[in-house]
Amino acid sequence: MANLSDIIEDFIKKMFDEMPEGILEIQRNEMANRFQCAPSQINYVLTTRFTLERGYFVESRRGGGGYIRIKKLKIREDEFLKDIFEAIGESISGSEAKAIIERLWEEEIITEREMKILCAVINKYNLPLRPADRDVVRAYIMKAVITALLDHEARKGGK
Amino acid sequence: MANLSDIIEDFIKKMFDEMPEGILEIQRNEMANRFQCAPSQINYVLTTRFTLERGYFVESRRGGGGYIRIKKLKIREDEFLKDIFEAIGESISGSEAKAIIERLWEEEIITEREMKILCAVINKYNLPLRPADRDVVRAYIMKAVITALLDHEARKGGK
DNA sequence: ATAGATGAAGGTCAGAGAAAGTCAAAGATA
DNA sequence: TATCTTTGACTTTCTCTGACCTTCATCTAT
Repeated sequence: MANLSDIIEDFIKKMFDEMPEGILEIQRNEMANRFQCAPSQINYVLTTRFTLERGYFVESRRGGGGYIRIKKLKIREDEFLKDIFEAIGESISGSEAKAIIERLWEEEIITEREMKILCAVINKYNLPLRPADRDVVRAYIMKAVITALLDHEARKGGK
Repeated sequence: MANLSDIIEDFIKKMFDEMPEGILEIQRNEMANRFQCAPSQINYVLTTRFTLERGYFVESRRGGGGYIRIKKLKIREDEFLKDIFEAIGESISGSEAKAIIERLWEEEIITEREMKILCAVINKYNLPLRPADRDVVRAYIMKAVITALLDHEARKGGK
């Protein structure tokens, strides 16, 4: 974990542990100062790691007394799976797919074991195809997984 | 013997002696530099020597702070794994794969839900490729699944 | 009171830099 | 000859920064 962005990401996520409300406020400059980086790197971390797809909502205010507020979103399982299905599209990269799988685990929709299995399946080294084909196949696989999860849930819920 | 790829292979394998967790991170350029070879030769070594069949799992990340992570699987001498790998081979049809997955469920190695997810993943409608490629990709997927599964259990139980 | 000035936030974006990945072709070797 | 190794030119992905822009609260002079 050599890069700063990962460290800042972890730091922010740890802050959430002390915020049972799931709402956090930070100051951009204070953050940049703490990590000795350019203020814009904080935006970079936010836009790459605290996105809607990853379950966060960010808002902010400029000027004196400004802030950046990060909210951890609460989900409804069925809607959530449908949204993910829509978001996958025709083609998906390994890192995007991994983020989705990790999110499914964080939301306790899949077990740790299922997460590991799925990460292995979508891994580049385990899909011996040309990059473009690989991303397409990966999208199909992900959608198949989501569909199976939805189906499994429906059968369980509806008797 | 004594070609560079073999030497790099040995070197990496020795590095595992100091990693009791069986997880190693290397830098591609640093490696290439150490052995005075083209960086892409490191990929060659990884894809020919550190395969699932040989008991390794590889993942990586690009960009600043990038890395290549090699996991030495905990279950390399497992007879059961060897049998299944042999059954899968280089290429496997949908129905053969399905039979193996159902067998795993009957043996209570995987849950019902995992069975459903996996059957969806290996289904031909979810692998949009020419039949020959599809069977090869399916074989990789099956091996990745079995490997991830057994490794997860081995790490959980054995340590 | 109020327009304008000031300073204190945060936002944007393009570009440089840092890795790793791909693939075809050339070179060895058995 | 067939397979395995090695290379290098090109690509893609991810990180980090700095210059410049926008927004907001408050202070100041009228």
